[in-house]
Amino acid sequence: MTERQGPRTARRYPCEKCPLRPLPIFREFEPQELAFISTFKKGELAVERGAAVLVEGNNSAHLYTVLSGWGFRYKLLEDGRRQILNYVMPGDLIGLQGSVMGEMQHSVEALSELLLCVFERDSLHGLYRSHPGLAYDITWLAASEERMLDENLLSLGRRTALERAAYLIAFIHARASAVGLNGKKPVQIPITQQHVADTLGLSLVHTNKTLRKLMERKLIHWRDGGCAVIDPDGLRAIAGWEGLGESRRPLV
Amino acid sequence: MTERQGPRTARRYPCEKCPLRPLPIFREFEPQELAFISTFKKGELAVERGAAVLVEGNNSAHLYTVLSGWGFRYKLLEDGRRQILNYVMPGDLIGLQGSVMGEMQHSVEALSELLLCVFERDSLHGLYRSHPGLAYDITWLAASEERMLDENLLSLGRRTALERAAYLIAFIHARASAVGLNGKKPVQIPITQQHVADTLGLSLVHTNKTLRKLMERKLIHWRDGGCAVIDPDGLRAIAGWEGLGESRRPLV
DNA sequence: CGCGGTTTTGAGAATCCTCAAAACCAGTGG
DNA sequence: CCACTGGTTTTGAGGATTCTCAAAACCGCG
Repeated sequence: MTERQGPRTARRYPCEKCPLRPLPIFREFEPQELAFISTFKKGELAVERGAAVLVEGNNSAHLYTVLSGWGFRYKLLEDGRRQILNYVMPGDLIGLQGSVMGEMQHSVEALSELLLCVFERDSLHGLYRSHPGLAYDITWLAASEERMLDENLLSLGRRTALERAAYLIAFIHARASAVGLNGKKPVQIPITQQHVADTLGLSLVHTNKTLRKLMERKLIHWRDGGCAVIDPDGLRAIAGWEGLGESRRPLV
Repeated sequence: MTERQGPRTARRYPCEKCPLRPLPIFREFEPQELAFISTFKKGELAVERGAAVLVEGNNSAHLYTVLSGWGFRYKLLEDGRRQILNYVMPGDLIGLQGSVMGEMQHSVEALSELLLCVFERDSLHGLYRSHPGLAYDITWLAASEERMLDENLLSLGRRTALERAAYLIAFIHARASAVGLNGKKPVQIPITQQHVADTLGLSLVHTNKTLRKLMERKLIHWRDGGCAVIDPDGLRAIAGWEGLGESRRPLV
């Protein structure tokens, strides 16, 4: 039950040269906010694929913003049943729950090599005191996570297996596209069918049969140990999902 | 699709005489914070049982803290399938998502007569500027809602029907007890089995059969159009749930 | 007494699960 | 180059869970 504290890499990305911030999805920052964030950031952390970033039960001294890579948040039942709660990708703030409320009540694992900006939990109060705009941004991010969970809950509770799978993949695809994870090529989502099963609340076998239907309808591909989306509109239609709004979001 | 704007009742509970704040579950406030909250509060709103407090798709100008009564948050699919996301009870802040991010993406309905403190969305920025401690509290509340949703998601995805039902009732019971909704008597939860079904993601029929098992084991009663908890420990044991932590929480 | 909302029961059907094994595939070491 | 390994995907089959449809029972209220 010990939190991973991998190599704190050199600071390859000073905030002024943040590769994420120029993306159109992120709201613009005051120079002065940027300067503060730069002092708020304590370093960078690289986490390799499969490793734990945060562990349930721990009292992490840090919170992180994802610079690059993929991960997921999950919870376990005592007998090992796993539920994936959400996926994390560039721009996401992770560990806020633990920072604000104390002990972590979920874990986070890397799906690919993950590069993180490291912040200190104790600095959070200072941020709230000196930069109300950033404090508001953090609340925005928390509310945004809440929205995603609401939609996920709707999915698990009331959508059929096929709708659920379509929703999940369309959702991940939309989020990934919004932060430019595609480059030019179609987004390749680095997950196994076991991950999908643990997200949808289905068994691995039934998940496979469900994904197979999506493949037969030429909505997705499964290849190179991951999922490639062919027809996002088709997926959304099956799920009855509107898609993400196109509002801009903060980046802390 | 119009948001309910019922009678704005006289201010029966000035913040200085808030019936909630003295409860041990809530953290103490600086007198100066209390004074601010008192100006932040714009009035009170009474909503009768069954009425809508907030409606998905609306752009509400207000957010609320529950003074007394019960309600629930939910989302609908186009064809009418309903998923209840969480229940709201005294001390809960509702409408934050909409206030921070824009349009509401879920609805809130009253389960009993509901008395609300009314705040204005536009005042929120001012609060963040002048009272970082309160801003932090609001983030705390958002993180807390996120936690509850995480646990709910785990339940829907990975618990059996019986475990899910036990978890739900134990969870509601724990929250209600924490804010003194019991008085001396056992808590009476004012929900129908249809609400339970829409929370657990089950059909009404199967929900009935599942609840029946909990009744046979003498863990709960169903009476007077609601659920009475007999054996909270027994419910927690079935669900494999630790219970709420006993940390204090903010009240805005 | 009649009404609408809620709870209960029964029964057959659809969905989803578990168990089990095969196929596939990338990486590793001989 | 090939055999071996572990992880992942695929397929089949029987069984458990959960669903829908339908109707009855119950209950507070006008």
